[in-house]
Amino acid sequence: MIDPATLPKHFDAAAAEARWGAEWERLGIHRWDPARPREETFVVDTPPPTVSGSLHVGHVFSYTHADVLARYHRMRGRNVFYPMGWDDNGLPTERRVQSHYHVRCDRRFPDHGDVVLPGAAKGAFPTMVPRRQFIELCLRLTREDEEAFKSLWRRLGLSVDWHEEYSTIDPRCRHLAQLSFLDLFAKGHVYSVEAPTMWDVDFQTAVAQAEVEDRTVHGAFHDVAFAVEGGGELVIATTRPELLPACVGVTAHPDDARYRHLFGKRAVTPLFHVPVPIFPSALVDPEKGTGILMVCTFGDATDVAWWRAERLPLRQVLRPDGRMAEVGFGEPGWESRRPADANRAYEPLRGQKVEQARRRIVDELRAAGALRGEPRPIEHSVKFYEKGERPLEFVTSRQWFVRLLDKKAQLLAKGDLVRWHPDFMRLRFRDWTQNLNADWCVSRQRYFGVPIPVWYRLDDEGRPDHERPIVAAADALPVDPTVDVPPGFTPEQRDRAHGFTGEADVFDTWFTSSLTPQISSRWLLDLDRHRKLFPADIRPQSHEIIRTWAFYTIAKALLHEDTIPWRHVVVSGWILDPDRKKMSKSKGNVVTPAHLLDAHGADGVRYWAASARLGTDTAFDEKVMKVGKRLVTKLFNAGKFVLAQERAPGPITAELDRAFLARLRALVERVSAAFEDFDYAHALQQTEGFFWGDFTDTFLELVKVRAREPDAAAAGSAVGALRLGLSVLLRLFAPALPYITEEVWSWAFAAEAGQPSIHRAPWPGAADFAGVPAPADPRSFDAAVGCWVAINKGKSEAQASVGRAVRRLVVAAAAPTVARLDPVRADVMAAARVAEHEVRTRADLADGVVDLVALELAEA
RNA sequence: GGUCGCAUAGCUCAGUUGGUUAGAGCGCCUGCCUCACAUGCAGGAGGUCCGUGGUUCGAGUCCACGUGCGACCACCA
Repeated sequence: MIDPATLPKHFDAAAAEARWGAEWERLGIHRWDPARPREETFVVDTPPPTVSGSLHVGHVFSYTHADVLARYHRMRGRNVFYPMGWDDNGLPTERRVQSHYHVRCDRRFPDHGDVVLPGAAKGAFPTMVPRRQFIELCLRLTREDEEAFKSLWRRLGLSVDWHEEYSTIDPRCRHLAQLSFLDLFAKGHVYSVEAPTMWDVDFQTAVAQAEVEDRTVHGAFHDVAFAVEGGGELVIATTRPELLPACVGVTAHPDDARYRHLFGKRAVTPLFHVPVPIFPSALVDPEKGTGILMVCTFGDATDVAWWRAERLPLRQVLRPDGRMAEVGFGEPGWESRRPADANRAYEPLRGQKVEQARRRIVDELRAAGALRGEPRPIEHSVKFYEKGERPLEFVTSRQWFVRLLDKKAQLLAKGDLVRWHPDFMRLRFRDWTQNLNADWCVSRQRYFGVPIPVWYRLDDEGRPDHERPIVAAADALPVDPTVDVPPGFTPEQRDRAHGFTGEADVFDTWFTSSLTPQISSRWLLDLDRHRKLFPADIRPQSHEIIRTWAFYTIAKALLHEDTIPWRHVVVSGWILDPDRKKMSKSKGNVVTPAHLLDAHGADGVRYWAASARLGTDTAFDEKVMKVGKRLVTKLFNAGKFVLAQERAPGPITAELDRAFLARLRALVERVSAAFEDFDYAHALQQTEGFFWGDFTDTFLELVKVRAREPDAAAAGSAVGALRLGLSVLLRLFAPALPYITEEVWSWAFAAEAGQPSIHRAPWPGAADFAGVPAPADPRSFDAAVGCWVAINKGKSEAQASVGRAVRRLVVAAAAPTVARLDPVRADVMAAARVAEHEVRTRADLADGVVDLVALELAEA
């Protein structure tokens, strides 16, 4: 028994969060025990959040889902492995560093000496810093951000084992990512090739198919007339007239009668007077534009396909920075019928950005009479790098690829071995995998990333030999080829003829984060540990990165070990704002989590998150958090009431208590089943409904009086049932509401159970009910409640308080109901303060219905 | 163009394999300081379960078609 006077009047969520956070840490509640076997372990492949400034409420939402599941499995006795990683590696960090410190990095900039440290100079132009220093700044800023994230995670109550922390740029991740490359290289799964690749002109890097998104933009069809050799002309329609100098062919559908006679002839481009072949292609849609179009190097992916298939020449007019290149018509590769005219026409385009070049060439075409009609505005979708602001271009460059196109069948098979929650998310994976159209481009021309661990020999003219790269030795990792020297060479030979050069590119961030299960397990660095932690049990993540994170992780596990990376994927939905739009930083509709935690407590916020089913998008709604906060208060008060009962708990004997506990037992089974099925939302909803409807509002009220009765056996049964009910319900709530449940648990159950934390207490089950006899009829509980409700209704209609005493009461019910009511009647009458009562049997009433015949209230 | 999800009370959502009169919370209305809790308690009003057709003794639930919203994939000259 506890003395309620020693408890605070109200639950102080902030104080509890601080206190229990520290206590869990002290007790090591969340520690993974490496000594225990794999089958007792539950491994969470936690998403490493991108460390790019601030967390938003969407993070809180999905991370809570994983935490609720982790806490459930921990209470089930599993040895939970729940790490936390930070995804600092990559472009978001670079971009943030650029704006935060007002700096830029350029790979051509000499990599020695420090410049004046940023922050000092905030001029019109960013300070150029060497690569090494730029990386320093990235590390510095991400370290600060990670601390901020960490404190929020702790406050939210994520039961992360903070001894298992990593960041995707740290030495271990660099080491493992490079090991991954070595393994793929040895198995022939990676290759480098010089080819047209999707390219972001702002970040000046290659990007992978998975990072590309379509956006609808305004454009215009320009009808441009080409001469045909031997007489005549044709009119192509293009949205990219600025690529006319890069035109290398013209094509139409083979069955198109309008153009069939042209195949095999050559067209001559206007302005530049370049003869190009006219060829048929089934890829052309006769309905679109004029049904005949120009092929450029390169306007889009189809251009690349035509260029390859027709073995067309390469005329790359766009530089990697998105501006029009220096070109000289008449020179080799730039043949023209009239080079002088061509160069004159090109002059205004030289060095221009795409949009400007487009305006200028349209003017020129119009002046030359080659533009037919005016441009026709259209809306069309264009490929963008997901983090980029200008459309992607195809630029020819040397890149490293992981071979995936030839492994679709295996990827699909592995995806089907994984269980997806909800199951329909599997289709996202299948869709994506089936539609893959390029190998995975993993090299990025950036700085803050894991270096690609290769060097190239230089020939006598200083040209690199890309065909036979020198791959770092496994025992030398991690390496930075721009700093470290390959075996057999000296530092002086760097970038010298007959010497070597280091690969300057870094890996795509996904190359590293596709290894999160292996990063946690240490993989090749500790095979013993790897076997205990890999494959993981659950991969929580959101659905928009199924094609990236989930896909690449499955790909890596397939290529490295021919296995799956985890057994279950647990997919959270999105947080939508009240207008049903996805909340995201760029839309400016994000609510920061800190003030929500202040206002509703961590448990209140978690209640909201845990109320949403997996895979379902959820409206952001503070009202639900308020409901959660109210539930927390109710738990606090109910706990106080039950544990402050003065009478000693005894054996459960009373019919009402037995019937109540039978219901509770059924609840435990339903809730456990829901959790086993990853359905924490259903589990919480069931528990809450029972707690409020069957416990506080009914059972607790009905046994209040008996719990204080002189008869020790009757009181003991009531107190025993109340305490068992509270103990079980607290534990059912514990995964979702870790703070309030721990608080109430600590008042008495912690000492009794010999388990200081509810989060290590055994999950409720048969053992809890072992000493409880089954009720004579479980429906006696419903009969008692039916009678109780009928009396309350009578009092309410009489505008009397529920606590008002009753002089005389008559109720009626069908015979079976009367029989069930009999053993619990005394509890009801005592709780309702009925002095005299009569129960009549009436055949016309349906079984279960209790009819109020007469109610005489006592004087107020 | 292909696919997936969602559509139930004013709002947010439950409704398990088809089965009496469709539920909860919030909000609203009427009462009540009852010795755990007024951050509470009792009672109440409120629904054409998106539409049409079908299967069935019986459909919110299953099937078909359609509508609206959201997303994924493809196309994108």
